[in-house]
Amino acid sequence: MSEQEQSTEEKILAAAEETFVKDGFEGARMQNIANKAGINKAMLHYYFRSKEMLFEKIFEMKSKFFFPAVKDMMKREDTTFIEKMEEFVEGYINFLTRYPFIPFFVVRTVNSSGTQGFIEKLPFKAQLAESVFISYQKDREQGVVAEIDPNQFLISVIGMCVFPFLGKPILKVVFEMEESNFESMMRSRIPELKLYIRKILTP
Amino acid sequence: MSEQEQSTEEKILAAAEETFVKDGFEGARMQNIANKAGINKAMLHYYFRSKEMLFEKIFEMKSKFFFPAVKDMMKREDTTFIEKMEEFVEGYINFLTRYPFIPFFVVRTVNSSGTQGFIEKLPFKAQLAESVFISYQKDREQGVVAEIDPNQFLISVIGMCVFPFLGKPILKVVFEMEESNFESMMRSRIPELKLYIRKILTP
DNA sequence: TTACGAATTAACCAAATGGTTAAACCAATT
DNA sequence: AATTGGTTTAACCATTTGGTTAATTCGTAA
Repeated sequence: MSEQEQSTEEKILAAAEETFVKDGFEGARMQNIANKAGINKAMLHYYFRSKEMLFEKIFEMKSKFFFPAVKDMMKREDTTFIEKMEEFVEGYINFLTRYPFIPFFVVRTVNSSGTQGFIEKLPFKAQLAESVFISYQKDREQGVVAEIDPNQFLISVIGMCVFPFLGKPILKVVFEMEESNFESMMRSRIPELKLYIRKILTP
Repeated sequence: MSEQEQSTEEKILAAAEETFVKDGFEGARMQNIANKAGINKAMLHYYFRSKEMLFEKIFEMKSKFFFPAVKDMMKREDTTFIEKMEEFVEGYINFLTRYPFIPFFVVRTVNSSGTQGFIEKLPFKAQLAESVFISYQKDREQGVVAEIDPNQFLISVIGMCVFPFLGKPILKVVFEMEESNFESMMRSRIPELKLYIRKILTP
């Protein structure tokens, strides 16, 4: 059985992830997590001292992926800035389609008043922005990319990718979509955003 | 005193708004709201039967403004689609700058598993999307606007405006910003987004 | 086999929370 | 002055929640 091959700690983490992602920190119930993991509630405190510490563990694991690791992509010499940003959009949307809960989980946590201090543990400080900036400057000097504000542009691209996942329940109502419609909409969103990027960045 | 001129109901609503917006439904405490309003906790249940009903009232008031009322703007005959979208960005960002908590409040509520049923009460069903679509089609027929997907474009523009407010705590860390820096960044974001819109939509 | 430490459980606890109730207050009406 | 009806309060209640504890099980090394 695949269930038995999981250690107790892994079972707890899996159950906690599911619960915290769905209900948030305040909404999550320790008993609920224990039930989902098929163990006694006391075990949660045995492996992780408190609800806070368990949550911290999950958040640390998940937040790593809110901003993807694009350092290597940005450093490549054989692609233009435009191509890099197109690649970024495709990779990011595909990733978020697989883990659609991460954006909301991260955004809720960093905005929540009850869970201060988590922001400091964000692992993407100065990773993404700087590599994008350098990559842009190189192309700009050669005049192969239009003059824009790279920081504003980066925020815009991320916003265009992430927002549909944050506003998904709203979009489903506004555009009268089922789950399958949303997925196909996100699929066709990739070439659409690539088009926008190319139009904005072409000199 | 301005405090005494407020009726008890107004005091409750003001305190509830502040608390719910900051802590969300599950995080908010009735006792906290009562203290903030300077009244007895039983009064909350006297004026609004339950926590759910009080929250519903606040959410209804706030969610109206998540998607701004742009119907009239979109129906104007003397502006092009490009100009309308530029005007939209300027108005929306200015609005969100004044009420920067609304996006997160709405997004958290519609995504929360504990507060189902509130989405149905969203007042913007088919208001925004349809008026934008019609406005685009008119210009498209005259060839004065590029061929894009108007729905995807609308989601993109909203995402570019809203995302900075949702990710504000993260952006402040990533770009090492203070509150004042964030504000000036949002100010300079308006012409930047207008530039993007013009580049995307110019045929 | 025994001993020992880690893993696991059932029962329990104190605090917090949303909600209720009965009594008191207060202004207007009779 | 007495009555009435809405408003306000203090005290109370049942339930839930995160967390603890003491006892038990289990694997393993001596």
